[in-house]
Amino acid sequence: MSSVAYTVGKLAQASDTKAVTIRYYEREGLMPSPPRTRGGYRLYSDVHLERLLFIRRSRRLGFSLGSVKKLLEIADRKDAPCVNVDMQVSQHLSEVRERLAQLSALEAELQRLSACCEGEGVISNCRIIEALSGDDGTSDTPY
Amino acid sequence: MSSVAYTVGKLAQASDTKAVTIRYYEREGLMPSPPRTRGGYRLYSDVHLERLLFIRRSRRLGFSLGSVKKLLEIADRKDAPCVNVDMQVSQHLSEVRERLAQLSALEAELQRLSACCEGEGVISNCRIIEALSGDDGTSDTPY
DNA sequence: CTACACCTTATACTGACTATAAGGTCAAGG
DNA sequence: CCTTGACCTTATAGTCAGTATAAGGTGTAG
Repeated sequence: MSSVAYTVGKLAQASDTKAVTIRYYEREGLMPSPPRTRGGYRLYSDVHLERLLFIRRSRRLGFSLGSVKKLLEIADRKDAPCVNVDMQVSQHLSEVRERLAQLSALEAELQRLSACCEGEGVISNCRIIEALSGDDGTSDTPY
Repeated sequence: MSSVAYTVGKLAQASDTKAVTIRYYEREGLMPSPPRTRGGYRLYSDVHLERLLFIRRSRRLGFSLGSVKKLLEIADRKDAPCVNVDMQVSQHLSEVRERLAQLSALEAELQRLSACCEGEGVISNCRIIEALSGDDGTSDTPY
């Protein structure tokens, strides 16, 4: 069941991660140092794969490596209260929502900017350049 | 209105930018090297302020420094066709929209994650940790 | 036994700054 | 004129999450 051995490349393949990234996670203390062959090749097991998948999933959800580290530490202490995890996730969620709002405002402004130029003139008449030069975006009087 | 001289600190204040950032822009070729006092202090004019505000505003709209550089080069050549600017902006807009969609999906997943834990149990029963460990739910060992 | 894919480490680079250190300059007050 | 202190100068290193490169060692198939 859990006796499969992976080299770093195989683990990379199995987890859709690059080998250099796995070694980077080891340096950063997110992955444990695995046993080695006589020649020094890393040998990973399914346990390592599980942990790596945990890291990658958390990263895809936008958690920083620091947060992932905390999450892993909490996950490793099975008797720790669950509320710590919930707090991490909730905080991250509110950060994501804030970023979402900012990005949404940005999109509106870019669209406004994009719509104001027909692309037919030259720079000296370009409303986009005008807007970037001085319009703070809250006014409808250009320049 | 014209011929006002700023030290880097004054320019920083007038543009809501840090002085180190202004010097960084100079090193990166976005701001021109201004004249200096006998002692070596940079002396900026309103022309510099204009350019800096252009940069800052573009950055606020999410353009990379590389894009800002291109935008500045185009803006400096007043007879260049306007369509170049429009392309830059449109491309950036579609990138922003893509990021917006990703972030939105992320928010949904985080909310789902957050909602599944009441924060009352311990890690060994935590559904968030379970979810991060693998959505197939067959493993109860996150490590 | 050799070819070749894979592995090892160390180092430097990315973007857009930020932080720190060690020292020089300028204007004001005494 | 001298000192104080706020400001300026440069150079260097750090941030985050990897990516790129170089120079060399290992494992295995034919």
